Formats: sequence, structure tokens, C-alpha cells
Amino acid sequence: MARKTKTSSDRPTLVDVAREAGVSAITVSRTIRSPGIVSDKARRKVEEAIRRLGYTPDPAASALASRSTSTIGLLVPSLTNNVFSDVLRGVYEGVQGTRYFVQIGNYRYSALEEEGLIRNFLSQRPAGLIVSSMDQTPTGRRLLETAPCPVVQIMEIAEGAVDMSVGFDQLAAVRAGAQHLQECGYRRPGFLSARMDPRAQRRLAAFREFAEGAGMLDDRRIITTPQPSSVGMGGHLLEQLLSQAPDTDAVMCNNDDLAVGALMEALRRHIAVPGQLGICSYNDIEMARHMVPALTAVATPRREIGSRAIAMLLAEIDNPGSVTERRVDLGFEMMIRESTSRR
Amino acid sequence: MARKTKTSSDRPTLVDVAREAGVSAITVSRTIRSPGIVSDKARRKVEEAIRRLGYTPDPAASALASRSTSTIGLLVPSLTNNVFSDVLRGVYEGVQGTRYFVQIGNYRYSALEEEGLIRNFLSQRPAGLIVSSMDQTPTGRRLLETAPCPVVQIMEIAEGAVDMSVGFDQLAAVRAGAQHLQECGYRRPGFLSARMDPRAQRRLAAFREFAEGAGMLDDRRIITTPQPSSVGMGGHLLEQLLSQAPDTDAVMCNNDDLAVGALMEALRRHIAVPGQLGICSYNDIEMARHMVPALTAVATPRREIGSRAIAMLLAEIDNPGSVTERRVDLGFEMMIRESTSRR
DNA sequence: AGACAAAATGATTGCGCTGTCATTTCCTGT
DNA sequence: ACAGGAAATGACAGCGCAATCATTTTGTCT
Repeated sequence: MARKTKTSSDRPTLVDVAREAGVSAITVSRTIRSPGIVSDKARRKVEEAIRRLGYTPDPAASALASRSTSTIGLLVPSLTNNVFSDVLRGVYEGVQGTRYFVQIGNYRYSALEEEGLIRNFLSQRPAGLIVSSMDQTPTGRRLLETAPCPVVQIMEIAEGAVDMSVGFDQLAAVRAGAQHLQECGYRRPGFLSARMDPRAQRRLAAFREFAEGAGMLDDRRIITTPQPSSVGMGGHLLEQLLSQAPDTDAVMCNNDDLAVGALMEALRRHIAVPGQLGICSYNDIEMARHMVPALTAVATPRREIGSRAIAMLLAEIDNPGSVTERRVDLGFEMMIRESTSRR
Repeated sequence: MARKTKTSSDRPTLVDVAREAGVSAITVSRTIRSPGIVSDKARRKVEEAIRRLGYTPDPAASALASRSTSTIGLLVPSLTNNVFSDVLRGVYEGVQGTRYFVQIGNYRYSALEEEGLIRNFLSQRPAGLIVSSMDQTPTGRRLLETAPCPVVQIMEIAEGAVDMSVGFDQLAAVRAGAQHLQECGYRRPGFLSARMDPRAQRRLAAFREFAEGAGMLDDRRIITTPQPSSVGMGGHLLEQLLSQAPDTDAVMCNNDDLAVGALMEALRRHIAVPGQLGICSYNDIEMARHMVPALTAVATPRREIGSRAIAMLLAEIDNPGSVTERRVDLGFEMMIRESTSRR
């Protein structure tokens, strides 16, 4: 025996709206989901009834019946990292006004946690998934490959993406920075990096390779730490670099926080930038170009990655197979400023 | 006539697990939700069956049947603002390992958009809601008041919170900063602020009031812009301030981006900080204390606000009415550093 | 050992919506 | 005016789980 009494606190359902409008429930459902296939007359009646009753659809019921939700999962390795807050912004701009909404999962640079989050997201039957790396666990990767929804991998362009991908060549970007230092006449460049996730490792490898090829490699000048990146850490790392290799004449920093920190440390030590020490940053968040001296940086298209990823995802959700360019290279740009111009 | 054939691609359901374990469906449900009330024997059988089948509960079905979800809605006015990324971090730390997950809504400093998001979140039957302001539209406020779930308002301590609140006295914090400038001997302080949302307005009002009381008020020194805050904007605002009132001897900045920008602009113009110009920042994100000179700042407990808010919310969800301290003042702290020490 | 309470388990029903397919209504051209 | 087809609408069942309440099992006390 169930409660028959529909208390007034219960919110109205589709059926209530249907009764009010004098149509069937399914017509109400269609008016909401695909107004195009409902006659103008019926549509007006239904819309009026919805307004009168203050009806809002129940997403849970819809998800259960249709076996899919309006959720788009976004997996990021960090929430504090400025890189991802820019990506996030691009993504949010892209879902504005659509019926989808974004749910963020933070796997804190742990592939295992990422795997758990993938599993968790998939159990919710998401409309699509955006993941921020190519470095899943084997299981995580398999989950993505067999996911019943479109998947976009972002940040990098590399072989073997699961399906769609948007990013740029991170290794070429680092090389461009290093080459710029060389072209500016620096001959003893160092490399500063925190939080050695796989991507940071690869960038370091790219730097070493370039430096080696240019005859500028010196392992004493490669300073890394597993700890998170921060402005303070940039100062520490430069300090360590200069104590190990005082004749270092430039640094390539693995992100802007480190570069700003290094610049401040140089200021503190009265080391002239760019005269005695060149600094090249990576990512180019807004702050970088307002430093004194303004920081030269490899600018990465973070926000564009976010907005492009969501655009591809939405297109593919609406119309599976319609996205022809499934691998998008957004490139990068060298922003040459004062911190490396010593001529 | 419905599909009777259960294709192998269908994921297993509660009933499948029950059959496999030789118990009833509801026992499986209980094993998952409240293992305490199930016998050890049954629990083991069920857990084993779940593992064998690789069962994952369907959140949509659960939400529909139980009329509530595991979603916690978090409304923030901005995603790029460092303030909220710290709050976010606190919140995410707090939900780690619980069965809840956070969904973010960005209302971009628009109370109207906020209202829409409140409505949207509520339609999902969330387990709880965290909102970042006290400045809802009347309708938005009513929605929160009648929400069928706990609500925490964060960032401010003020009369008339809807229910629970966590924050600090933003006005006292600004006054403390202004007073500090006065105590350092500055007599012609200015005020820099971007993105004039209601909270920024109130802080400006608090500054004016204090300055007036101290006989230091000069409206030429109050520089604001409706545009978003950024490091670059800090530079512009200082430029404008100095052209309007060249004898200004200190600035109170409404956040760290502006303060860093102002500092850089001062450097560029060879204005000695703190000698010729004192700078006091607001919020104190990590970068502030690593500037040269290190920035004096009013430190706000952003991350603590996030973790405390989620803790209160979870406690209230588990056990309605159990949170006795429904209004928490986390205070603030003056971080006195080089940018104001001119003695 | 028997009585009783407490703990554990189960059968049934419905949450609110959408997929499927059948039926009705509308429109077009001759 | 009427056939034929397209467009619009509706009836019905079921998505997977949890609330309810009834029933069975277990434990405890005298």
C-alpha cells in the first residue's frame, strides 16, 4: 500500500503538467527535449502549464529512463594550478547555455586516483568526458577506450590518444624556449621544475635532449623537486641551482610560478635579469608579462584547449561521428620580452 | 512488449548481484548503504558477488528512488579568482573519501545567474549547498531558505544568513589594513579595487569610513574599475591614482593581483616601496610574501573557509540539527612584511 | 527450556521520466 | 473532394533502486 496522497509539498511532475495542459505526458516530455516535433498549439499549452505549475524536470528520472545524463566529466590533476584554471574557464564558457553541465574531478597527479575517478564518472553515465593527460593506468585507459560516451584528451598532442584530443606539442614548446635562450647568447642554461608528473618529466627530457644537441648540457643545472610548484619554490630552486652551478647564465622554468619565484630571488640577490641571468617561463599566465622585467615565456593555449575540447565533445554528443578533425594541434607561441633580451 | 533479453553489454544491477549472492535485492542495497545492519555472513556473500560481477550502483536510480543525490552544489562568482580556487581546494579536501561529490556553478558575479544556478541545483535534489555570498536576489534567497537540504553561506560574517555561515568580518579586515598603514606613518593612503561586486563595494565603504575617521579621506585617491581584477589592472590603477593624486603615499589594494601589479608599476617608475609608497594587499595568496619587497597583506582564511564549510555541511546532512555552531568566524590576520615598513 | 525482544531479511510497490510502436490528425496534390 | 503520406500524438511498460512494512531468525534473560 503506497501513499496515494500527493501532498502539496511534492513538486509537480510531468503527469501533472500533462493533465494541466490537457495533453499526454509524453507530449510534455517532447516539448521540453525536442520542441521541434511538437505542434505550436500543443507547445504553447504545455509551456503555459509548465509556467503555471512551476515545473522543473527531475534529472534523476530522466537519467534513469534514458540511460544517460547531461553531465560532462572533467578530470584535472590539480585545482590550484593556474594552467587548469584557465582550461576550466574555457570549458565553462563552452557549456554556457547548453543543457550540459560540467563536473570536475581532481586526481591530484595520481594515475590511480584518476582511474578511480574515471570509474566513478562512468558509473554516472556521463554525456562526455574530458581528461587532462595521456598517462592513464592500463585499466584507466581501457575504461576510456570502451566508454559509452565521447572522450577528449587534452593538453598534449601525441600518438595513441584514446579518441579525440586537443593540445599542442609540449616537447617542441620546451625546445623553442631553450632555443630562444641559446639564440639570445646564453650558453649555460639551467632547468627548474617542480611536481615531476609524467608530463613534466617529458618536458625535462626534451630540454636535456636539446641542450645536449647544442652542447650546453650540464646535469648540475637541472634542478627538480617532487613537491608542488609555487612562487616560493621557484626561489628555492634558483638558490639551489646557483649554489651548485654559480656560473649558470639562464634558466628555463617549467611554469610561471617558478619563473616569478626565480625572478624575485634574482632581485633579492642583486643578480641582473636579463644581463647576468636570462629567464624563460612556460605557459605565460597573465602575471608573467607584468613583471619587472617582463618575463619571456612560451605561451600555451590553455583556455583555447578548454573551449575547443568542449566544442568537439558537444558536437560529437549531438551527432556521433560528425567531428572529422579528431586531433587538434593548437600550437604555442614564443612571447619574447625583457627577461631574455640582453643584447 | 519490452526487450526481455538482457544483453551482455548491460551492466549488472542490484538484482543480478542479489541472485548471484543468493539474497534479496534489498539486502544488497543495504550492504552498500549501511553495512552495519547486515549480518557478517550476508555482507561477505554480497561483497563477493559485487566483486565477481563488477557491479557499480546506478546513481540515477538511487536518486530517483530515494529522492536525494550525493551531489553537493558549490556556487562561486568566479573560477579564475585565486580566492575561490583556495576555497575550492578546502572543499575538495573535505569531501575526499566521502560518498559525496562537489559540483561547481560559476555565476560570474551576476546575482541573476546565481539565482538560475540555485534553481538548477535544487532541481537535482542536492545533498547540500554552499554559496559564496549573502547578496542573492530576493527570489534566490527564498529558494535557499526553503531548500530541502542544508545550506552554508561562505566568505562573510553578517546578520541574516539563510542558515549556516562560515567566514570572517571583511570590513574589519579592511579596516585593519588601513589602520596598519596609518600606524606605519602613511597619511595619504589610496584604495585600489577592480570588479565592483557588492562585497568589494562594502570593503571600499569600510575603507572610506576608516579613512574619514582618521582624517585621511581624499576621494581622488579612491580608484575603482568594473573590469575584472588582474596584475595588469593593478598597474593601471596605480598609474591612474598617481596621476590624479601624485602625493599619495600608500595604497590599500582590494586583492593580491592588484597589489602585485601596483608593486610592479612602482618598480617601473622607480618609486621606492615602502619608502615613498606603502602597499598593503588583501587575501595574501602565496605569491604575495615572495615579492621583492615582500607584500604586507591582510591574510584571509580562504582554504579554511572551504574545509570548514564542507565539514559543517556533511555533519548537518548526516545528522540534521547536530551542528550547534551555525555561524563560524574564522578571523583574519595581518601579515606585516616589507612593503609597509618604512621606519 | 521457554518467552520475548531485537536484529536481520524479504516481498512489493513506486519514484518520474522516456523508448517503442500504434494510432490519429493534418497537409498536399490532383 | 479524396487518397496517400507525413506529422503529431498517445498508451504502455520499464529503467534500477529504496521505502515500507511484514516476516523470519537470532540472541538474551529468567
